[in-house]
Amino acid sequence: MAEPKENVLMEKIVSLCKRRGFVFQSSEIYGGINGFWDYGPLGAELKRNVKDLWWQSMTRLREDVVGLEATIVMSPEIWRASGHVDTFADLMRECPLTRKRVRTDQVEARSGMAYRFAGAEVAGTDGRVEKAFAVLVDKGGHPESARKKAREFFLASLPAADGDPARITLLGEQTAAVEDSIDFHPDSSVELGPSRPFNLMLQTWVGPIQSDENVAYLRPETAQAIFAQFKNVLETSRQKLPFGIGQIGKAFRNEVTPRNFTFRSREFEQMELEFFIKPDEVVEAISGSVNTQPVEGHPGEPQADWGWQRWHQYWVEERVRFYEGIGLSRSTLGFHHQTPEELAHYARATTDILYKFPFSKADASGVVKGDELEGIAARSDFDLSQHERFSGKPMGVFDEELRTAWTQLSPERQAELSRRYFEARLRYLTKAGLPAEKGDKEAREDADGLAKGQYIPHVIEPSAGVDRLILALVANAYSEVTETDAKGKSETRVVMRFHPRVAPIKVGVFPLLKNKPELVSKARAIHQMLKSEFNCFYDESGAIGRRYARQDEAGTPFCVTVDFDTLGEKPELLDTVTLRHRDDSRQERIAIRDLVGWLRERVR
RNA sequence: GCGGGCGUAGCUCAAUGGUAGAGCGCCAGUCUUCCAAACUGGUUACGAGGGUUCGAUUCCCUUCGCCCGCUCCA
Repeated sequence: MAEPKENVLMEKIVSLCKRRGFVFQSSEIYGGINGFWDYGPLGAELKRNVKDLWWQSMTRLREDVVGLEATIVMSPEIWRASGHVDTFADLMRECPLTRKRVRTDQVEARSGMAYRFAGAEVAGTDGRVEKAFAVLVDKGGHPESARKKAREFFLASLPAADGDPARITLLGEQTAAVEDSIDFHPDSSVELGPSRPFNLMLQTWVGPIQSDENVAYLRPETAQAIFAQFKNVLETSRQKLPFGIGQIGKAFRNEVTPRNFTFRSREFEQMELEFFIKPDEVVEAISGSVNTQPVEGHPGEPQADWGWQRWHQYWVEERVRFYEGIGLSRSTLGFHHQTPEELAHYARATTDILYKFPFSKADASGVVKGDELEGIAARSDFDLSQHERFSGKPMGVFDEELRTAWTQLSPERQAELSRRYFEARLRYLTKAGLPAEKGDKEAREDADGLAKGQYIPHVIEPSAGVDRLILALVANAYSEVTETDAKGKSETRVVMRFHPRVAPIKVGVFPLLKNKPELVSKARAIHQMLKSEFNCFYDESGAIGRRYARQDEAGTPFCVTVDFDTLGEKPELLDTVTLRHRDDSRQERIAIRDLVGWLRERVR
């Protein structure tokens, strides 16, 4: 089994993170707090580099994406519109048998005969369990159906039964008539467990009074703020569809089980893009057709005739390029295309980009796919539509191109596109729970809007976890080198092979010897010169080899050493330094005046 | 949330119902002309709380944290 080994690797990584100051446990001196982690000096640099690179490549280098920085606490209405409140902030009760949950206030009252059991045993063995379990049997129902469920329930806690319900003897059976009880699961009829709040959102109160009216939530994702501010950004940024809004920020989830170091934390950071596109009907009206030709890999520069599928693929490939650009090669990544059952009801497609972490498990066929770094979801117009309904504010856009194009279409084409748009809107409105008549009317209005150049944008959402990415980069960089020295003493040391772009320290600067003032002052001058542009580390303590080794462990890709040749011992080498490479210990000679340019090329 | 394992220095690991030790690291110094050299000195720990006891790091209870499995995962 490879599992223990992988565990050891993970433990080494956690240990290194602490030892070198990448990641500390939050509140460690008070015993820590589950699911929260701090970044130490090296981790903070690493994380900053990653976020800056994302921001750079997603917003500044593009003309079609702008940024946003919204608050963590927002109107609770946002979370009602997004569905987070309904799904996660209610009192829920769980069926102990099927583990299915129902909202406490939504259990239908039922009547019938309750069959109660005090426990069960496996005759002839010491297998015995005492646990209350009850099932409701409707009038006319067979008692044996209750006993069957009870055996099934106790089976899990009775290994002695060897998986065979027939070997289980039920204990302490009692029956009682029940009237209008809300204690039984509507599907399984099993008596529900205690009512508990299942809050995946962290809560707080806004204002000094801790009342229900003042409850607010720490955002469980950064995305909703983008939707909520969509119109403001549209109106102020001089962008036109298709365009995107990017945001980096903290999010909070009260995870049931934080696990795997920083992978699943309760406070974490996201890098999210909401890229708004025209609905396929609009693309077709403007371009004449929607390009749905499947292509391998990156589909190239965006085109006017791209529908949501192309855009989705485009963003998946853009994101893979990003990961490749910071040292995560395609072979370290995995992909998961969510199945129709996994997809949220409003999503059309979601592709997860995975990284093969040391703790990643093999699936049933023995393949390690990895764990999620990022999900790229095609979310239709669900989010903007929700906010339009909940806020009462229009979320649609006006598209000059569409209005002009529409007049050029034949009446048949107009009718066809209008009908398809109507049907899509109606599907959404029906799912949203609008009465048939009202839904039909609104969908009709939406479809009529096309002729006026109006519609609600669809969205592609690449949503990445910063902390997960940091962990992936750390795991990916981790390597051990075992060397045997001249005396035959072998030693294993750690080399963090970060891509220079993300490395916390870009360059170490050393005088060869510290008791030679000329070397020291020259090295300090070089450090001074470099530090305004690169994160540098000056070190003069101990032997030179030790300093190299320390930088290897911090993942510093390059080190510069000032020696006697720098000072002109060999005249032709005056003002040159040794440049040492982390990954292969290679050394080369480079002129001090070329240093900045040389580094810039490799570190940017 | 349930079950199992684990918590001694920054790290890896000892020992003990009665003063907690080593190696490595780290810091300072001497020395050192390129890969954790040597020497000298220094640094730091029984996760927390309670109980039993003359005395608890050791025994007991509780709690917190970490790891593993199950569960959960918008």
